[in-house]
Amino acid sequence: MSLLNQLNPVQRSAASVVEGPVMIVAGAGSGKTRVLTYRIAHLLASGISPYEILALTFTNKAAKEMKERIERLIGHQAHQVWAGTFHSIFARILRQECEPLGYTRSFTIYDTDDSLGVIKNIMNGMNISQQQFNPRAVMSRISGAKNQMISPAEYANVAKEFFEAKVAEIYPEYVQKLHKSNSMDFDDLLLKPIELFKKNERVLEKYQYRFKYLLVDEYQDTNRAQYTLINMIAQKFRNICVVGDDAQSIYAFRGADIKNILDFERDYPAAKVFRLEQNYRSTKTILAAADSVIKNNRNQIQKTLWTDNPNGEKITVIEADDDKAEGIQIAHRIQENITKEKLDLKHFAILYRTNAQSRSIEDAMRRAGIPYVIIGGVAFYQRKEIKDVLAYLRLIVNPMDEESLTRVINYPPRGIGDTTIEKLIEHSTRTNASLFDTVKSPGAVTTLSDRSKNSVMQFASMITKYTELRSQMSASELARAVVDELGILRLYKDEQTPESLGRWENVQELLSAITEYVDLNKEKATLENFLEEVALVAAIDSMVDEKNAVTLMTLHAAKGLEFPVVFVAGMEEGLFPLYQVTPDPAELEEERRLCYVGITRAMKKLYITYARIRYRYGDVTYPVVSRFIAEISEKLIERESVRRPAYTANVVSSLQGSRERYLNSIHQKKTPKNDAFTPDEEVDYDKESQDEIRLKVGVYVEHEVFGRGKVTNLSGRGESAKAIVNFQSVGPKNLMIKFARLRVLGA
DNA sequence: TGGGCGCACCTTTTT
DNA sequence: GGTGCGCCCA
Repeated sequence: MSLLNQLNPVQRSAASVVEGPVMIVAGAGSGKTRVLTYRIAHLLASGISPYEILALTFTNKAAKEMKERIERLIGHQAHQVWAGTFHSIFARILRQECEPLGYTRSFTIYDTDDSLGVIKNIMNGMNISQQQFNPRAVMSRISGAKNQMISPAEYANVAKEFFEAKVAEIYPEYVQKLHKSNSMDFDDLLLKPIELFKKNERVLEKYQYRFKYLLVDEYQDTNRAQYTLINMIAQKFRNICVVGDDAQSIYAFRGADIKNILDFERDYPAAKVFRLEQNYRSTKTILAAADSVIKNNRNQIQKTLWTDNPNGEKITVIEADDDKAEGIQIAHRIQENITKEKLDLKHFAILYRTNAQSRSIEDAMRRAGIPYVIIGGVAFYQRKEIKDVLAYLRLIVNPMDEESLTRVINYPPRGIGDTTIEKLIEHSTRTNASLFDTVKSPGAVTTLSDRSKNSVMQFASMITKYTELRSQMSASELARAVVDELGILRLYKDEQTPESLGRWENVQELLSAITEYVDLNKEKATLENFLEEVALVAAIDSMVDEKNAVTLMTLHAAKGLEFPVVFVAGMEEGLFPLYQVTPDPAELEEERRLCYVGITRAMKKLYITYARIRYRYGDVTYPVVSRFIAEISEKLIERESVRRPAYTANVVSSLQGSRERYLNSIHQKKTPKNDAFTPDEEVDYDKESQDEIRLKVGVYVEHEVFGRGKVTNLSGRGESAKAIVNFQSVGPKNLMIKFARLRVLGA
């Protein structure tokens, strides 16, 4: 029991209840991970086999850290505990159990890009305009339906609007296509186990007995499917421990349902509930700021976080001229802190709402010579050249993978053009064969020229060759052989442009990554396992703690982390909180929770920055300060304004100030962000054509394809003037006024 | 069939 | 400001 002595009384009780349902409501910085690790260690110490414990975390990084900490407490048994993300754990289970569902064990995992490709293909095949129906929007609707476990048939029944009706046509095709490709998307990794458990009681029982003790981290971010899955497994023994904080629920956009945590006591009436309210991380000032922001949310569990930590410094709010100056200010403060406070680079984090914001900050860091690491952004495994090579490897493992097949059948170019591919697809659909089978024997496709048939055949035999070689070669040897045979590296080297050389490097890096994987995992290092791991890595998983550098990442990625000094950048209306026109109340509450997460990452010192001018999509915008800053009590803040003298001339009214600057910048375009700028708009447009004069925010217009809609935003001038119109049929669209031929209907 | 060029859309956040 | 897609020409 000495194990639990290092916990406070509430933590200790939460960690020591072995049997029955437990909910731990853990405020930010209250030692949640600590309780989870001690709890598992305690289970093991009580004689429970590590094989009976399943811990579900939100990232692989969290799982890995947890295992390491358990190991330190209790030794090597820790490695036998199953700990991982929902997706990786259930992918692993599916590899064993998927055959009754009509998949082979070498099924491919499709990432978002792959799914989008499938949807685009389907839409093309069905002659659905991608202009009119954004494939991304279609994908997100389908994923949303899947997250809520709505089948294609059910979706068709509830689909009401025009757009939903189209999605209802695409959805079943999409499901079929993935199945035919022996592939699963991220949502399937959760849905298929549910399907399996429903279909086969014995399999469910097997896992209920296998995992007698369940632990779920970040419970507030589970979606309907995850919720169902957990509860199916927990049903038998009801030894389920969930940990979460409703105030930190930030994934509603991908189907997370805050109700899952709010309703836990209803689901498990016998549940013991523990509240961890002592914060060990932050100063009183930081905690008070976080609290003053979050209390503006109506929907939340009442709780009071407190701390014994000192008051600490005030929060510094910095106003910068523009995004560039914002970056420079941050760099400057980091240097200042390092010399004055004797801090290391790794003690700093810069958090922002969107990945696009990283560029101006990166520039400033580079200029100031501050080493930094950036988490996320365009991930390595999403890059085109990497996806190309991976597509070959996936195809070798799973020849039914149509998305990979069509991706590489003519890459590098080998004389198989769109027409040929179309003929092959047409033939495979008609004969009900897999596309790869058709590719293997193109002789049957009578419309093909002999030359095309030849190229197709050669391609097929190359893939088959490697499929057979797979048993004799390691994953790394195979990957190397494929890349060599394709001449991909030479292709990039010959091109001699900076981009192609970058790609050359990336492919080399991929090959080393596979080699490293093989060395590390020995005989378990199959190509399948490598591909699965690659498909399920989160950006944050690649974060290395040892590296001494400033960390740049999105607020989402920062969840669960802490840093002595934190910068939250881009605190502007429309950016953070992020929204297009006006935020809906539920979205605004989620943004606010995200802000809460950001603030509570800071241990000692928090900086909040915003810019008066921000460049977005190459347009100039004049944002208004974020409401979140106003929500922090003024007594916790010290404000600093760092502006160039030229810009401080007129500060009587921000409206006038920005107008003056606007007029001074001759050919700059301008994007009005809110009503405060309406007076400018009419001046901006008065030299334009008839329609543009009458085109104002709030006016109704008609478009020949999209129908009726309301103008929600205007930007740019003259030739490049744009309007965002919220159409009744298809939602918001950004249109070039010059081409859109909008008919103004009136207010 | 393939490469080059210009245009549209884009940016939320992620497994 | 970047990228991906579609169109046009060799």
